[in-house]
Amino acid sequence: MLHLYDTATRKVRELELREPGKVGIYLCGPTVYGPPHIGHGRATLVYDVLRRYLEWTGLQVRLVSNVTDIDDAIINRANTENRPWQEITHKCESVWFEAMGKLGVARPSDIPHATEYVDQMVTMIGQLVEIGRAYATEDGVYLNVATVEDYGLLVNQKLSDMLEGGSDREVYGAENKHHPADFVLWKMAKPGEPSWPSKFGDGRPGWHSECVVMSLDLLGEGFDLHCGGMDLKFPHHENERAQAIALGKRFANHWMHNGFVVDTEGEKMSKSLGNVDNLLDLVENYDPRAYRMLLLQSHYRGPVSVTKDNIEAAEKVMAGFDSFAARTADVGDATPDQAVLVKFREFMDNDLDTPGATALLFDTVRRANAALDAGSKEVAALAAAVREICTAFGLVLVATHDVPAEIAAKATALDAARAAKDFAKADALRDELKVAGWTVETTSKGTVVRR
RNA sequence: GGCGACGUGGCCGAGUGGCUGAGGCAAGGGCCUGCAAAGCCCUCCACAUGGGUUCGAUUCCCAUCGUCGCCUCCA
Repeated sequence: MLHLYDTATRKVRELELREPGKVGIYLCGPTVYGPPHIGHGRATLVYDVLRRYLEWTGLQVRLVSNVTDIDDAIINRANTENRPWQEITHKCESVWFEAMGKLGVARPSDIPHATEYVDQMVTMIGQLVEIGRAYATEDGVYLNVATVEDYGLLVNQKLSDMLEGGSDREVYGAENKHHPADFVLWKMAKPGEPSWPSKFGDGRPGWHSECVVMSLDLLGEGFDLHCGGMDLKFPHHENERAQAIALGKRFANHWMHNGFVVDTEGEKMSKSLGNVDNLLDLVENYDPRAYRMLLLQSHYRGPVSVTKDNIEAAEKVMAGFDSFAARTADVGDATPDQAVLVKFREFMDNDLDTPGATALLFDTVRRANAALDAGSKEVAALAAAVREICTAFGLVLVATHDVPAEIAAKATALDAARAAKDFAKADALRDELKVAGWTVETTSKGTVVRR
């Protein structure tokens, strides 16, 4: 069974399932106010791999990932651009899923929207007020964090220490709060802002309330795993948890956080990648699978730098895999090599050791290629194991490309020239294909061209 | 001020108290090929600095230098 680092206990421990055979996962999704960036891509890819792996092991996975479609950033942009805020959220959401689709990220099982849960949030906030864990001021309703015993669990910080430093970010409602760490559950609407009615006054929910309500509604108390980027540990996850605890509810059983995309040179990612300044550009300009590959080769908790060189190296890896898929396309089905799969699971179950697992994958590909060259029957089982691992990773190998008629014709002509030992002509044809961007491979069955 | 990461061979990136210096990309050599490509084989012997613990440390401890993240709505 999968062992994962748990942020709350700061230990790698088994992911204990509330219900055998089923996993409920909540992933904090995007706030839809702008294009997704490379870091968003990392988060979704990490959890996509997690999900696919769990499914591959036979578990039934329910992955809930929300869309935050009401937020200050959205309102600000709407005001700046003088557009309806819904226009922004709809557009950004479609762009988001378009980008995720290109990355091969499977759609979540459920995609709750914050705006669909306002009533439930109002109810929950009302309960918190009733039991004295939250209070209203003129600008909003706040959670009284002092009443939450182990507040700071996820960040591993004492309340007093957190307050001492502090960042220079703006704090909503700072003047009226009882305690500096109290956070806003409901923001009273200012004139012209989108708002929903509530007994506290018209307003909108704070960010942290939506995820508690949605996760508990869809997954229920004590759900298995809550995940997101490192930066969500605090305040977001800490504050989600605080609300659940304040209500006396069991929240997530296990917490998982992925590392950041960093830039080694201290430059913005966009600069080091040249023509890439967001995820859409990345998937447009490079093989989207390369990003997944790059991430698989590093551990999900560590930082990873995404640079032109990195991505291009990963593209070459994928090209090699495609080539492998092509040359093993007709080896036939076989029972996957069990020794390989056992090792694969060992790597993955050890806190998602995808670097080790990819090393195993490369080794298996190499062995299969060698077996193929040697004419060994072993190739089928190894190739099947490779396919299994790729399934668990969400890597799609391309064995055949759509070849335009004129390119296919040239390949045929190339074979004819070679058969006639007209090598000058064959070389010329091959050069033409190369210039057109095709990789030309000579196989036992003739010339194969691929992108 | 607090919490926490990290500094590994040309590049990216794992990992461990003493035979893994993983793996990928790049580079060089070889096999294969009409020549290539693809594939296979081989080579390139690192672990920020200074101490300490130890029979032995890249791996444990301490310090130093450097880089970075979070500390109220950023994956």
